[in-house]
Amino acid sequence: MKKEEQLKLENQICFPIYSVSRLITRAYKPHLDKLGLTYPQYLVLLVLWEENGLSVNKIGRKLLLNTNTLSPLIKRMEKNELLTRTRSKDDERTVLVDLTEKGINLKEKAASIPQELLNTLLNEDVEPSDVILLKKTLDSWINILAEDPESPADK
Amino acid sequence: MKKEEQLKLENQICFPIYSVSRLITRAYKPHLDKLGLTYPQYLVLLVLWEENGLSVNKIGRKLLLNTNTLSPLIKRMEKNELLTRTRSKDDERTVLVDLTEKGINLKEKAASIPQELLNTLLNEDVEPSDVILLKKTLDSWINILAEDPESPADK
DNA sequence: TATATTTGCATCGCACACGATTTAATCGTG
DNA sequence: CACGATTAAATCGTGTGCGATGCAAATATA
Repeated sequence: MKKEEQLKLENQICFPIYSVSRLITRAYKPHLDKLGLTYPQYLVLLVLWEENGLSVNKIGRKLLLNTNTLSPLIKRMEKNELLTRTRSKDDERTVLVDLTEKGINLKEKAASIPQELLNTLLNEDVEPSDVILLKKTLDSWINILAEDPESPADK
Repeated sequence: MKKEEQLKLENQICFPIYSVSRLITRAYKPHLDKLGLTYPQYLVLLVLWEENGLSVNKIGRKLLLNTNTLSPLIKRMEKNELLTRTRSKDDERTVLVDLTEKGINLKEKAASIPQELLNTLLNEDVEPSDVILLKKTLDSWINILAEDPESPADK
């Protein structure tokens, strides 16, 4: 590609990823609003619905988010009575996060949300195979980009 | 897919997009720090390097960002002397954004940044065809998700 | 066992995103 | 021309993201 072309917006790979990410959050919003959730809060619930009682650290490792993002976010969720925060008896540094009845019950109401987005796409002639391939590609990029920057021999 | 499976984090398409978007921003950061730019500011420059003197509105339409995000962002860039803001004489409501010498000159220094990310991926055996396909898919999703929600006959 | 290091979480400051609202300029219609 | 509707920016409030820093508990090491 010519040097002049490289900086055109339409030739950037970063921009469509950034935009689609925001557009998906936007598409989810009306559904999440009904449940009183934000998108990152919904992600925390996804994690806890799979395995309840995780530490802040473990939630962060699954979502690739640090505690400086998660701590206040989880506190807001506690205020909304979606979960409880308890210091672990084994290790006083660790905060264990447990869903409340209310948090558990949201699962049923949230179940249809991912399908809604998928339907929007499929209705516009997006091929299911495209979705699968996209996810596969992105997952491999996560593995590359989320690598612990300490581990490789960085000169 | 079984209902139980649908809400597993690993089966979400939204999560990898959200994560990769953040990881790319993170990967760009050290390069952009050298230029004193944030990632959204870099996007504004990409637009203006292609066509200088656009209105806030037009920049927003290209980046899919509203003025409530762009106005303060552009003001910060003005403070950093990357651009100037002038009310249009034709239409006093419109603010025209023009790059300064400093803003124009950053283009050369920024030219290598997208290639850096690409190289990181290619070094990890990502196929160039995957990148192209990914972009193509995401672009089509943008067209679907960014549609003006007023235009369709929404009952 | 005393001390240095590491770890888990929290706090602070800054910069987005974005819904909702405000203000001022322009446009459309009669 | 009058005046309501529309449009372009800006402002406000809330909620992320994240680098930097702080702090206390746990662990490693002398």
